[in-house]
This record gives sequence, structure tokens and C-alpha cells, in this order.
Amino acid sequence: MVRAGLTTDRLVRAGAELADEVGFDQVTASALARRFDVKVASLYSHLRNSEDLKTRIALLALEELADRAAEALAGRSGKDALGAFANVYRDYARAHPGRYAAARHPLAPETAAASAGVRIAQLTRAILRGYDLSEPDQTHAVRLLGSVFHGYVSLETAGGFSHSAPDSQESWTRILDALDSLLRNWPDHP
Amino acid sequence: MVRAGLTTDRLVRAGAELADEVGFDQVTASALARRFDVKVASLYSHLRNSEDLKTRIALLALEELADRAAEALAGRSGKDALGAFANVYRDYARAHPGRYAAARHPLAPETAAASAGVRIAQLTRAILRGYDLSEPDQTHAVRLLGSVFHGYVSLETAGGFSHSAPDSQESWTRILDALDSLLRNWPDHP
DNA sequence: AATCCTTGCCTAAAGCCTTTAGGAAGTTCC
DNA sequence: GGAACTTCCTAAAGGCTTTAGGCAAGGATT
Repeated sequence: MVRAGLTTDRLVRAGAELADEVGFDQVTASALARRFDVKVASLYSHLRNSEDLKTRIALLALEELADRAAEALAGRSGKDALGAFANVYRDYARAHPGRYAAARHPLAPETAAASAGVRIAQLTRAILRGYDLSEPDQTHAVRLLGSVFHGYVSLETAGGFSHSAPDSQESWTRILDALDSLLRNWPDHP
Repeated sequence: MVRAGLTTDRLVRAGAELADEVGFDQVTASALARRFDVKVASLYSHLRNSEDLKTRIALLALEELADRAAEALAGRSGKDALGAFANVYRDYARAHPGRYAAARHPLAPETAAASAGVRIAQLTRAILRGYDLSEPDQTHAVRLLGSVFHGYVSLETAGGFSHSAPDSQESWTRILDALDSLLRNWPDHP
């Protein structure tokens, strides 16, 4: 009997690849076992259950996203930082749609609190240091940026902008311009 | 044998309720059959398959959303219209999380083109009539609004804003202010 | 080298979901 | 009342998840 050399880590990595190939919600223990040419039951020594697998893929994706964002932000500020961060998001989602979907997988509160998601939130807030916003406007702006980035990427990968002019890249650029402008001229509370 | 009186319509409606109760991706033919106290196979005279059910629930949700948006927009313009439309979106998602998730279910291009989704897009564009934007900025703005609304609602229902101050309602209001301001001062192309 | 022990992967089995095929009991309408 | 249609049923095959229990590979110990 030749051992396949399964480990939780290898399974999660392969699961992430599988997600990018066939979609996050098509990631099943069965499909993963097939990929390792192993019986399904064998996976259950390394994974608690199917949900555990999905959660781990989600955590991996969040790590990758946070790493890329951190690298992109290094040495940048203002609009430069805004654009770099936004592009990391969008590029990641386009290159790794399954992982991106995984990153949106609902996590238990404690899991989320210990995930790279908080790093991403911190990085988003760091972008705003280049703009002159005081609390609590900074928080509102963080939420707005999160909404736009996630919303745009989500609609784009769902094919929302693909069959009409102008093309998506154009809108993306102009929307980043608009956000920069908005952050520089954040309206006072009436 | 007492007949249950199944019809495609009743099944879809019940499926939508089920979605709101247990989540859109927990909507299965089995669960639906149980709810009607009927054998699963019986549903297949009314639904092509499981995907068909989900698609129909998605179409129902889009209709409802479009109807509410149309009603909310009647007689309003400018920021008033913007806020009304945005609140329809958010309120619908909070009152009917399963249906809202359904509305985001990927549709085949022809199906999407024949859905109430296009009505929603038209209504979004109508909001912009109150602002002075020329093509193609109008399209960019439509995409921005779609992204913000969907993104915010999606992050909010995932619990993203629930465990930190200020509360979500506050951010929502201020974000709508900010969007109104942005649309009134849309930046020229550099 | 022989033994022991841990670990990795297997077989078996139960439970739930989807989907198709074919049959019997209501319903409609002449 | 009976023909024709519709609705719902039983039966069955196939896929995914999860648990329980078993054998053998590989490393550690003597």
C-alpha cells in the first residue's frame, strides 16, 4: 500500500485549487479524495468535516489576500495606495475566483476574529491615513471602501458588466478616481 | 389519496419562504417536499430539477425587488430617490435574506436578460437623472451604486458591521450622504 | 533483526439528496 | 359511465457525508 501523504495542509491547498477550477461550492470531500486517488473516508483523519475544509480554505484565501495587500501598500499613500489595494482585491478575485468566493464564506465570530480578515481591515484603515478624515468618518469610509471593492468584484465576476459598453476596466478606473475625490472631499455632517 | 395541489408557482413561493428561513443554499427539493407532505419525486412534474427551482426563486426575488424599487422611486428625485432606492435594497435583504441571496444567484445570460434585473438596472439609471452626469459617466455611476448597495448589504448581512461602533445604520446614512455628494461633484476625467 | 506502537488509509454501512421510470388514483369532460 | 389527462406514488440508481472498525507501513525501541 503506497501512502498518498495526506496532510491537512496539502488537502486545504488542493481544495483551494479545486475551488478555482470548479467553484467554491463544488468543493467536496469526494472530489478532493478523487484528486488524491484516495478513498473519501481517509480525509476524515485530517479534516473534521466538510465545513471544516471550507473554513480552512477561507482562512487560506484571507491570508493570501492580506499578504498581497500588505505588499502592495508598502511605500504607497493617498490615491496611489487606494488604487494599489483595490487592484489587489480585483486581481485576486479574477485570478482565483474560487478562493475569492471562499474568502466570503461566513466564519464563526471567534474564527473571523483570529483570521487575516482583521489584517485586511487594518490595511483598509491605513489607506485612509492619506486622507483627512476624523473618527467616526474614518469608519464609515472603511465600510464604504469594503462595500465598493467587494460589491464591484462580486458583480463583475458574476458577469454583470461584461456585455455592455464601456468595458469594466474603464469603469473601475473611473470609480477609483471618484472614490479618491470623495475621500478628499468627504461631506460634513449636515 | 388527497392531492396536495402542487403547482410550480406554489412550489416557488414556498421555496422562497424556505430560503428566508433556512438560507438559500439549504433550499432542496427534499425539504420542499417535506413541507408539502409529499414525496420528492412528485415535485419533478412541476420543476425540471433543483437548479430550475433556484432559478425560479431568483426570478421571483428580482421581481419583488424591482416592484418595491419602482414604487419607492415614484415621485422622488435626487437624493430623495437615491435614499429611497438604497433603503429598498437594504430593507429587502434584511427582511428576506434568503430571497436576497437568491437574487444574487447566477443566471444564464438569456434568463438574466429576460428577468426583472434589467428593470432594476433601469431604475438605478433613473436615479441619476437627478444628477448632472453625461454618458459614459452615468454608466460608471450606475456600476458604482450597484456595487455599494450590493456590497454593503452583503457585508452587513454577513455580520461584518455588527460588532463594532458606530452602528451600521449610522454608517449607512453617512454613506448615502457621501454618495449624494459624490454624484453632485463627479470628478472630470483628468 | 524482531517487536511494538502510532498513524495512514481502507472497507463497510447508514443517512440524506437528486433524478428518472413507470404505475395507480383523482379529475375533467363528453 | 367511461376516456383521457393530471397528480402523486413506489422503486431504484447514483452521489455526497460521516462514523466505526481493521490492517498494514514506518519509525522507534530493545
